[in-house]
Amino acid sequence: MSIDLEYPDGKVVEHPNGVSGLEIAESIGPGLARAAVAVRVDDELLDLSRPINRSGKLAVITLADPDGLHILRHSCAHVLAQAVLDLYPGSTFAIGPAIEDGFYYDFKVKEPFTQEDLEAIQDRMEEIMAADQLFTRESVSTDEALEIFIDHPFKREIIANVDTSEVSEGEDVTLYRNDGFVDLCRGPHLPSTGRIPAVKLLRTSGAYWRGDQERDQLQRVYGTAWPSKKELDDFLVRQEEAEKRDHRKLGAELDLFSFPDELGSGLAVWHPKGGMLRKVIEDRSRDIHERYGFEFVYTPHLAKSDLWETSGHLGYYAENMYPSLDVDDEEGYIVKPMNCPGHILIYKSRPRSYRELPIRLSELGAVYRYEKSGVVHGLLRARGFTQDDSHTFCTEEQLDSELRMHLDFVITWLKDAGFSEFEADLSTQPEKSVGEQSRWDFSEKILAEVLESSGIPYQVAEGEGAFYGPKIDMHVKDAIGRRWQLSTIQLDFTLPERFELEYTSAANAAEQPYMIHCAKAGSLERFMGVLIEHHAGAFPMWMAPVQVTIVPVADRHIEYAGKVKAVLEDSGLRVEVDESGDTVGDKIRTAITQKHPAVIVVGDNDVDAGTVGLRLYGEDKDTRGVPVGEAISRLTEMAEKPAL
RNA sequence: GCCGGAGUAGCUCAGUGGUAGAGCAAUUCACUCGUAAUGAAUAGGCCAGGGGUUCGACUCCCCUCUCCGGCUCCA
Repeated sequence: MSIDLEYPDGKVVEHPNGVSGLEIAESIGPGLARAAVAVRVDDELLDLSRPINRSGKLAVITLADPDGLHILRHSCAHVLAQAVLDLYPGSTFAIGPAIEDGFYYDFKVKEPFTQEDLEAIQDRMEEIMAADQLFTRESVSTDEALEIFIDHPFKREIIANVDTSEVSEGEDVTLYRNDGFVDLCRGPHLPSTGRIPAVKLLRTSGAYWRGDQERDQLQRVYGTAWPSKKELDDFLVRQEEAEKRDHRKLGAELDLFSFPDELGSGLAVWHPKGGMLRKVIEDRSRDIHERYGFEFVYTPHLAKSDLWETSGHLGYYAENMYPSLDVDDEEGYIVKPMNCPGHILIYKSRPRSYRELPIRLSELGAVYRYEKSGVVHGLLRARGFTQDDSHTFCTEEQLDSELRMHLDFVITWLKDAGFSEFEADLSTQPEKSVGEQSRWDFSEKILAEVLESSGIPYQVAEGEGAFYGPKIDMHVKDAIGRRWQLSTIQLDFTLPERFELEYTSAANAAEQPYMIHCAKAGSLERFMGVLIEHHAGAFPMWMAPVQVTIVPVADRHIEYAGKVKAVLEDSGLRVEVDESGDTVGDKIRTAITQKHPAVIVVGDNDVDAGTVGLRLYGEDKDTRGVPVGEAISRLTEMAEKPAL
């Protein structure tokens, strides 16, 4: 097998497979080697900007490889920028990376893009692709680069910040050119614009330069690109499927909850079906908390503003809190954004001995946070929500085992809900924080150790911790691969200090306990939103608000349907009888649309024989003449909760 | 909060300055039906709210609210 190298000047050089990139570079001359950004091996791509793989062989990649996809998408971003600069003279461009599933590019333009603009840009991109322009790479000095991008301040800002310590003089900055377009870029790229198989612009939005809301707001154009037209189409279908799972849409369709305008943004009401689902989740939460040794407490939704002063929330969290409610001359009251201070007051209600520790207090605590108007998003980001919150007070020696227990608890809880893939973030000390540095270091270290030994994959999120301590945030992957943050385990040495918490040690000395804040579901609202999307509304039977729908064939079977309902309910099942005047087909259809796990049909034959017809969600076939007793045992088995 | 888009019947949507329409859902009647849509009739709207322009506004302009896509932020 040989490798054909294509160069921007059209030269094609043949090499045997297995030679190193360096050897190729030498054989064709150093100047060309740098210019030759990509080569082709049949339909595979190779990039000379990093030509050698681990075994010292040519690193050949295809578009289907993660690297290849990245190169494809990044090349698309260039073509996008080229199209925009062509079509909108006077506009300038900022950055345009490849991202998951696609790419974007940020521009500063006179007018925000419209849908028509997007179509015009896409058309121009198609023209550039049809022209099959070669991508060429070159290196220039910082000064040369600043001159080239004289009209593009964002590029000049990037150039000024490039780290030039590791490159040779005069080659500080690399550029990629195709046709008249030039962009600042490390590469690599496809050999030419004609190598883009399938690209589609998706949407536009505002985005801040450098992600900083104090700086310019740019116009971002998002697109997606794939190795083939078919994969692009598949992606678009997947997007549509994801839309069908949208918990806001399913919430209305399955009559679970709503967000009445009259209540205000981000405030939900739960309808009976959603209420039942929620009751099942709450019952489960209480059961498993009890199983893990937690005790239940209740705290009010309001507290004097002094309390929030002591806790530090007014200093560090004020922008997310609803302002103080002031009545006459009385001290103001604040609606709680967190449950911790309430639990702390319970701990503080009397002196504590080391023999009592750990003390684990839990509450399904409703909290209210003022979220900026643009961030509210269904159940996933509400202004009022309920945390399955707990606060564990323990000694330093108990921290390790307590943290392991909490992690185990969280994973068990998430697995029971149907999730199987987990990733953790270890969020470390933020800029605005309280407490001694040595204790921050200690806390971060112990969290890292616990995570390390758990075997759960994790990454460090620098500066993402709470103001009072570092935390482990647990993310789950849902059925279609999306990542959601749910649980959080937070280590806290600060609030015990601020509230002067103590326990008496074995040596009869006053010691300060540690606190572990933990929400297993995170918030019930977000958790249920994610559950809805994960299961696409077809919940595991133990969760389903309606587990069985009974369909009488004709009105004369309603009485028998009622009897079957009664015996099923005696076995703990949640059952509805469809007494509408619809046809059997209609009623079946309604039950399936509502994603009820089981449908029972009863007609003349069943009344006589004491049987039912049984049909399960997701199965097209039905089984007739099932004795009621057998139906009960099958259904109750299916509806069984995960073992505690 | 910022940039864009949108708000018409319970839902999905038509309606480009001359006083509002469809399908589904609902209600009623007929049909009483064996596994994904029986037929007919009826009812249903302060066209998100407020202000303005106009002889006249769902339609044009301004403000507010709410939602959607992102940015920023987050459970």
